[in-house]
Amino acid sequence: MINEENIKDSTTEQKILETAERLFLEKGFALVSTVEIAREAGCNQALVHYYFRSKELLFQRIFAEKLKSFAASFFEIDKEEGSFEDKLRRKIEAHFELLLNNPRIPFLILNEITTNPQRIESIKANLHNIPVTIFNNMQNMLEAEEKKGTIRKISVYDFVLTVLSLNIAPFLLYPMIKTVTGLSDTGMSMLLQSRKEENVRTILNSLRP
Amino acid sequence: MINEENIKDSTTEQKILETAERLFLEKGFALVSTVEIAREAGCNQALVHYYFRSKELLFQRIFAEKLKSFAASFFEIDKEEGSFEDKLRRKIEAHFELLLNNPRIPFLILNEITTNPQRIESIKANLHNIPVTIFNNMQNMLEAEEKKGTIRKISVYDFVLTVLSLNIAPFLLYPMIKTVTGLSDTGMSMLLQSRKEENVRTILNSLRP
DNA sequence: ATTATCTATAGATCTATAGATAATGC
DNA sequence: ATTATCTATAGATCTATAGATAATGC
Repeated sequence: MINEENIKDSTTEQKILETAERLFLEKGFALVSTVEIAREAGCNQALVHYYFRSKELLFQRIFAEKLKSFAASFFEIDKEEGSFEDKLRRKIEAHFELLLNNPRIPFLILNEITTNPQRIESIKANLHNIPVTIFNNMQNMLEAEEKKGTIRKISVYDFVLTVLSLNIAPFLLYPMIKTVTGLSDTGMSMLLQSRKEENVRTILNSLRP
Repeated sequence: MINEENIKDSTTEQKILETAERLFLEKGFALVSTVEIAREAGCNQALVHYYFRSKELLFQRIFAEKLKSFAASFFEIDKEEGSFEDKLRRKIEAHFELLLNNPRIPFLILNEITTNPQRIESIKANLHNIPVTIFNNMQNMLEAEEKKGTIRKISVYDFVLTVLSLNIAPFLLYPMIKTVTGLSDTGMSMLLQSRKEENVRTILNSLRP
C-alpha cells in the first residue's frame, strides 16, 4: 500500500513549503525572498506564487502553525495528577522540550511581532481565550499554595513572565552563547539539555517563601 | 557663550545620525532604507551617503555604541563595598536601569546577531577580554558564598544566563505583553519598574541553598 | 576653495502576474 | 481539459554614485 502522505511530501508544493519554513525560521520574513525560496526548493520563482499566491500568505500559514505549537506547549492544561511541584515541573519541561525541537520559534515570533506589530491582533484571535483560562487556573494554584505556606506571594503575571523569560532566552541567545563559549553543536545541545533542569530548579527555588 | 555641542546637534549630519538610530532601533538594519532615513531627517537621500558613505557603515557606528552601553552595564566591575547580596542587587538593578533607558537595545543586538552571525566576531573584538575578567570575578564570588553556605552550588554560566534572561526578556516581549495585558504606556512603565524588584527577588531567592 | 546639498540615474534587487508550453487525468 | 511549470516582464523598490548647484569660509 502506497503512503499518500509520502507522495504528497515530495511534490513541488510541499518542497516550497518546507524550504520557506526553514528560511523564514532562519532569517525572518523580510530577509527571505521568493527568489531564494524557489532557488533552494529547486523550482521556478513563479511557482511560489502559483501555489501560495503571495509571500505574505505563505508566511502567514507557516507563522500561524509555529505560533500554535508554541502557545499549545505553554498553555496546555495539565490533566495529570501530582503535587504542585510535579505539575509545575512538567509544564516547564514540556515547554522547554518544544523549544529544543523547534529552537527558532522564539526568534520568529519575536521578530515578527516586533517589526510588524499589527500581526499581534491575529495572534490574539488565533489563541482565543485559552491564555485567560490558563492564567486563571495558574492563579488559583499559586494562591492555594501560598495559603498553604509552601510558596511566597507572587502575581501570576510575574510568574508566567519568569518562566517564559528563562525558557526562551537560551534559544534567542543561542548564536551569542555559542560564540562566547566557543562550544560545538554537541556542546551547545548538552548545555541546553542541562539548562532545562537548571530552569526548573531556579523557578522552584525562587518560589520558596 | 554659545554651546558648540548644541550647534553640532542641529547639523544635518547629526540629524541623520539621530534619525537612523531611532529607526534602526525600531526595525533593525534590513527594514530601514536610506530613503526613509533621509525623509524622516528632512534631507536628501544622497546626503546619507555623503556623510556616512554607506548604510552599513552608518549602522555599524550606531550598533557599536549601543553594544558598548549594554556590555558596560553588565560587565562593569562593582567597586563599591557591601555584602554579596548588596553587590548583586546593584549589578542587576544597574543593568535593568540601562534597559529602561534604552528599551530597544536587546532587540537590536539580538536581531542583528541572529540575522548576521558574522557580526559576532566584531562584537567579541569590541569587548576585548572584559567578559572573561568579569566571569572570573563572579565565579570567585559565587564560590566564596557557596563555601560560606549562604547560596547553593551554581555554575557561573548558568547564573549569568539567568540574570540576562530575566532582565532582557521583558523588553524583548514588550509589544506582546502590552497587547495581551492591554496596558497603557504608563501602565507598562509601572509594570517594568516593578519587574526590576521582582527580578532581584527571583534571582536572590533562586540562589538560596 | 571648500563644503553641503540637490538632481538624476545606473544597476541590482524583489514581488507579482500574463501568457506560453509541458505534463497529467479522464 | 486540467494542472503544473516555465519564460518574460511590468512596476516598485533600494543603494550608491556622478555631476551640477548652492552655501560658507578664507
